[in-house]
Amino acid sequence: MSNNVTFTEKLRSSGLRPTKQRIEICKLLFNRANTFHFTINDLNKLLNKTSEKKISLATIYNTVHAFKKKGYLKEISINSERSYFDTNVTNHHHFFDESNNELIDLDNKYVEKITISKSLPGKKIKSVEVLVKVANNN
Amino acid sequence: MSNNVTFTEKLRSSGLRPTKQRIEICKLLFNRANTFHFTINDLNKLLNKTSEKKISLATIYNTVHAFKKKGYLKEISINSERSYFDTNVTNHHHFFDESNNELIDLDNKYVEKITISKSLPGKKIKSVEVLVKVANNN
DNA sequence: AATTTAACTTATAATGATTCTAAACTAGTG
DNA sequence: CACTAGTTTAGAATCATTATAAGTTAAATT
Repeated sequence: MSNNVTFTEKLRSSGLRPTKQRIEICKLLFNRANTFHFTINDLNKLLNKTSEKKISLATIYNTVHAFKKKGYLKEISINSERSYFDTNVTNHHHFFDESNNELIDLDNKYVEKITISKSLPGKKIKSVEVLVKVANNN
Repeated sequence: MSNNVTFTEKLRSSGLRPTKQRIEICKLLFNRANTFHFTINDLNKLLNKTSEKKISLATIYNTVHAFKKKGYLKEISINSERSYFDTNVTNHHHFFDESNNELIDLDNKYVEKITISKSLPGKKIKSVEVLVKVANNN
C-alpha cells in the first residue's frame, strides 16, 4: 500500500468500500518507511492532528478491526492496560520497552531457530513468538 | 505455601495481614499439585463455589494485585479480552490453546536456549519468553 | 444521470472489566 | 479492653470497547 489510488484499489479488492475515512487511516498507517505500532488511542490522536474532519472513535475501532480481519494489521497483547496493533503482519518477535511502553519489532533474522521439545497431543502449532522485555540500563 | 498455618506466616512475613479472605484465596491458589492459571472471573466463580461467605469482587482484585506485587503471582497477557494470572512466577514459556482459551506452562527445559543477536542501546533485558499458540488439529 | 440499496459513519447509549470511595470491620498492639 | 492502622465491602465512578439506530454515501441498477 503506498498511494491513494493503490489504497482505493486495495480496499475495493478486499471487499471494503474505499471511504475517505478508511483512505485517511490507510495513509496514516501504511505510508511509512518502517512498520508501525500503535494503540487505538495513538491512532485517534494522530488522526485528530492530521485530518481535516474528525473521524469518529467508532469508525476508528471499526476500521482497525476490519483491517485486522483482512490481514492488514496484527494485534499484539503485551500487557492488560493496552492492546497494540502492528502493521507488520508476518510472524515475528518483539522487544517491549517497559521504560516507555514502546513496542519494537525484532526481526526473525536476529533470533536463532527456536526448538521446542514438547508437543500437545491433538494440537498443532499456529505461531511461535518471542517477547523480550527490556528497560533502561540505569 | 501449603497449609493454613504456613499461609498465615507467609502472609504476615511479607507484610500482609492474614485475613480469612486472603487465607481462603491462598488455599484455592496454592494448595495444588501443579501451577494454576486463572482469570479474575475464574477465581471469583471458584470462590463462590468453595467458600462459605462470599468474598467481594473488590477484595479479589485487591488480593490478586497484592499477591502479584509480593511476587506470589505473575500476570500474563495473551489477548486483549482477558488477563491471566499464573502461580508459576519463574521466567518461563507458555502454550496458549486458541481452541479453548487455555494457557499451559511450557517449562524452560523444553525450549532450547534462545539466542538473540540484536540489542537495544542503553537497555537491558529483563525477560525472554516464548508464546506458542496452538489449536485443535482438525 | 437519477434511483435505489446495502454498506458505512456517526453520536450516543450500553456494556463489562477494573478502580475508587468512604463507611464498617478486624488484626495486632499497648 | 481500647486503640489504630490495615482490610473488606457495596456501590459509584471510570475507562475502553461494543452496540444501536439514524443519517450518509458508494456503487449497482435503471
